[in-house]
Amino acid sequence: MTPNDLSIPDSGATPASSGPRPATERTDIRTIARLANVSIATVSRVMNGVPTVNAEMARRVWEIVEELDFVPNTQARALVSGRSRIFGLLISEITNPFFPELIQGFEDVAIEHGYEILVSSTNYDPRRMTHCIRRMVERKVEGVAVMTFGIEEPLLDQLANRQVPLVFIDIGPDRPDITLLKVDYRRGIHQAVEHLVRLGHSRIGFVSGPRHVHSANSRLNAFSSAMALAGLSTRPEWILEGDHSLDGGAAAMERLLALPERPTALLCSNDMTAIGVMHTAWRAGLKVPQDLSVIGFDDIHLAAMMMPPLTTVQMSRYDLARAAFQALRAHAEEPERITARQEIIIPTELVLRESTAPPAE
Amino acid sequence: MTPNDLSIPDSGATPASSGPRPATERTDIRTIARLANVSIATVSRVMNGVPTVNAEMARRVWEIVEELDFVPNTQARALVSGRSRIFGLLISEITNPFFPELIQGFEDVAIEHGYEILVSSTNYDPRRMTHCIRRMVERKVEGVAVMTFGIEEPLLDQLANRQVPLVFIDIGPDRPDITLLKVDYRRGIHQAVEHLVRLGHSRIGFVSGPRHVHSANSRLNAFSSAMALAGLSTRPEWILEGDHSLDGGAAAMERLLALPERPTALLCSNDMTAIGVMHTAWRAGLKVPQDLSVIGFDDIHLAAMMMPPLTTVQMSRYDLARAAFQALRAHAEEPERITARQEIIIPTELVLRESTAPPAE
DNA sequence: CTGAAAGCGCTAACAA
DNA sequence: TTGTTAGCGCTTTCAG
Repeated sequence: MTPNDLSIPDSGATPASSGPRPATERTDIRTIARLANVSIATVSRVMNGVPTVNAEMARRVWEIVEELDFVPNTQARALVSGRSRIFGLLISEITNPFFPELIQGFEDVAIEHGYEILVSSTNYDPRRMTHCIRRMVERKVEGVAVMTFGIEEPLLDQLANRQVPLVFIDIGPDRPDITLLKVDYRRGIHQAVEHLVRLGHSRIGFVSGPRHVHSANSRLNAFSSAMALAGLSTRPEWILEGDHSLDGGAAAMERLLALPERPTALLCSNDMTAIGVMHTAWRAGLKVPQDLSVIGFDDIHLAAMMMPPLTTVQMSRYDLARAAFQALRAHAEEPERITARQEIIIPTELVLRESTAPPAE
Repeated sequence: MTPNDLSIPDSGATPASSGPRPATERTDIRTIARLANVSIATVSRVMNGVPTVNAEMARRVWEIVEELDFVPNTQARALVSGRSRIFGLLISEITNPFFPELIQGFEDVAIEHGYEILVSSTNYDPRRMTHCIRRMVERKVEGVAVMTFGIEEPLLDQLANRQVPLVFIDIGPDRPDITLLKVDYRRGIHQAVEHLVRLGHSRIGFVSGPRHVHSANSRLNAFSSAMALAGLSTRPEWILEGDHSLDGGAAAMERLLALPERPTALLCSNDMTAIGVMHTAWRAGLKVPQDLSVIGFDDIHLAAMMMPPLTTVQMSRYDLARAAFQALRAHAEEPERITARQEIIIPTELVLRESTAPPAE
């Protein structure tokens, strides 16, 4: 019974053990407890860094843990504690480079704080969305960042009804347990239009994202208002619907080429669209920026590597991810402090590169 | 006690229920059982589709489940069944477009078969790798697809020691519970070199991936052998080390520009590298393909949208993902059938676009 | 075919 | 400060 009685630690209780060291067998907290001669509660305390544990005991526990390379079972932990330490991240489609950069940021902060993330892409498919939400509920996520550009409202009720804290981008329901990340589209897009105007452009077009998607409309609205502010009129046939993808941008440019009169400059709802546009322009023998100025949105890493490098409106994925995570964490860890819907402004800023120039004539 | 005695289902046992319908309260399998007048075992059976359940009972259970919008707790399920139904997917970095396309494929198949996936990017950082592996072990993944280009062997032992089935790309240890996805680099790269030779090139360079990375070397080796086969010699100074990123490609081209003599064509270890190369070439006023032919590897979606569209060696992410998943599933679901290490060949194929042309002079 | 009961591995009271 | 004990929500024997 003395603590130094290490010679025969497994006397009595051990059921006819066959080999010398169980090693890769089922190693649980109980095994550790037995080998370290402490109770399972102590093992649990040690592993969770509870400070009130005798140092010598802790040392002994850690020793065994290392030796057996013991890793606690997260599922059991989550089950009993009621805390999964998982946040969901709902995105539109992982193949749009904007999202990986966002995921990366979100994951970095999450790891830093000991959280896990569960990423789900909706692919704009309602069935898939349902599935995503369900997975999140099943795994008992403690919060979800809805970074998708557009989602069916009723689905989110599934989460909201279960008291899951939510973070939205741009717009979202007015409830106390949600946080809104308001991207200041206006600022960046105003700068973009202004830059174009200063270069001498007045015939400016816009390639939007999918129309039924909120965030796409926010960008389009910001464009319209910027144009109005500059005293310029927008031509309906120069407002094209894209879908935030390369192909969408390419297709939009195709339609533009078919028009009798074309704009001299084009703002795009995101960088992928802009790249698609530039590609089709190149195909048609149009030089960017001499024959057509192009401005993107997002400033994905690739933008700077285009030929020519793309002038674009920067929106920091890192800031966005960080803000989303912090908001969720606040909700998960001190819900009592949050009583009303929060809003966080995410700035945007034009970054000048080489895809813009004065108009031709 | 009769089954039709539905009038007073909660007589006796119910502890002074306060409201009319609990709804968003803690809804578990027990609640459903009580409301449907069956045992929890039956609820479990119904939800798991066990066929030997009385149809009427099943109907009643489903009704309540729908009404309360009940979702079972995955953690509890996994804990007791010992099966997490999660596969890990270990990748290098999510910001390289190759990986999102791979993730997408893997996720699609996984969803189709009712599996969950846990994606982790190592970012080439050893500490991060350790963390990734640990997360996988903690969550009790049933298999891991190691799609990263290079990883510390000892880390994988962590998984292997715990009997976690593994799928590797290119090379991996010779154990019965692993599957190797052998990419046939030779074929595609031979085709690429041959294509270049036919165009009249003999001065061909190569931009590799990070040297310490296996898969990068496989590609380089395939290049060397293809050159030898074509009767061409490789010049050491034309073999440049990149890092599979845009910046790595750009930097490599920078170094090439500083050389007194330059190759007339360049093969790149992946498409991102090729884009970086094209960018720097463009910067330097070199025209692709007139002044320099460039060939990539992977055939990411973006490749076709470059200016000019990139000739590249296609390797199907979809096939790769699908093969990886199927291999893992086979190991997880019928381990007895697999007795030896498996190998699966993934084909590659040159796809001709517009970044190659006969050499200038 | 159905239900009762025994845990899965862990944490969190509560006692000692 | 440490150990004992009661579950977390579910699956799965094992009787009936």
